[in-house]
Amino acid sequence: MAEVRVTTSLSIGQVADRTGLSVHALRFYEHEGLFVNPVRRGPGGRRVYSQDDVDWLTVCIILRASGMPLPALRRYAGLVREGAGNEKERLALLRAHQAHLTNQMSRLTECLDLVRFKIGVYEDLLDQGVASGHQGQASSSSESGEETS
Amino acid sequence: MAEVRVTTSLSIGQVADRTGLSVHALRFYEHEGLFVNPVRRGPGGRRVYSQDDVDWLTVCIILRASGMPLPALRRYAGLVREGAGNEKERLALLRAHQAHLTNQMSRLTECLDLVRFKIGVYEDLLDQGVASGHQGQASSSSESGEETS
DNA sequence: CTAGGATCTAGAGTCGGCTCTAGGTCAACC
DNA sequence: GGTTGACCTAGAGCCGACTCTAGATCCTAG
Repeated sequence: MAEVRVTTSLSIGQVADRTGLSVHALRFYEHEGLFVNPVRRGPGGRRVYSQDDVDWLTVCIILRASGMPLPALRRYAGLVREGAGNEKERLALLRAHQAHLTNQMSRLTECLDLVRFKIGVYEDLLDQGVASGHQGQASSSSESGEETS
Repeated sequence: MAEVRVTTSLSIGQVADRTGLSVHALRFYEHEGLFVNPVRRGPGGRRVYSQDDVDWLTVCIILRASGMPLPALRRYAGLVREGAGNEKERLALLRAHQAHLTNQMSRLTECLDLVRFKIGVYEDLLDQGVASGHQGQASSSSESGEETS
């Protein structure tokens, strides 16, 4: 009823379970310098993680999922590790990534437009074909073209 | 004044120029069966492309840019090559890709939220720091956490 | 006491998607 | 007639991000 676990210590397996990363990936990330704090070791040289590590990892996972390459993640981790004083650099890094993301989004939107358009074309074509009862051999046009955009 | 070039023939270099793909990539794509029509050959065994090929390639580029893997692109090309009669399969393939795209978009939106949030945090922090004139050593909190989401 | 399971290290292997190299052909220009 | 320069083929190499293997260590349970 008094002190609740102050520093939860987790094994690599537990961290793997709750982050979804493999134990291999966790060791790999450590090797690549992606952690803010140098992972502690317990008896027998085993890795001991804290909840903070898990939190940081979830940030990493999100950034990775949005296409941030490991080198950038490493730089970011490095800046955080250094401590206060480099906020401008962190901000720059994040802004660069934001720009990257908005680019990616607009490209995806473009692609989605194309896909939707083509889906529409095929839906119409199938509706017609079903209605008239015979194959629409006449429709040799269209493919490979952007048609009337 | 009469016949305007009916079938523009392009060399691999020209196609590379106007698609942005490298000549290597073009040969590679051909090897991988990504073309709808088997690329014709001119004198000396040189590849001859048509405008249709270029149009198809631009579609390919868009689909690739949205993360469609080569095998899927190959299947799509195969369906188109087969000609009319498999519209349902094409539609299914496109719908699958559409789903993939919308997923990707929502993941990116999530990431963008995180990044924007962190950018906000650092902007505030810098504003403060600049205002008070000394380093905010007190802010050891926050990093690696999602904070108040 | 031994068997199983989780962990350790170092390094090799995989996969996707190109990119590059080597060695050769061909046409055109000077 | 020699030198570019664009093209050809087959296959090797590369990069990113893991994943997997081998062989060792350690803890716990039966």
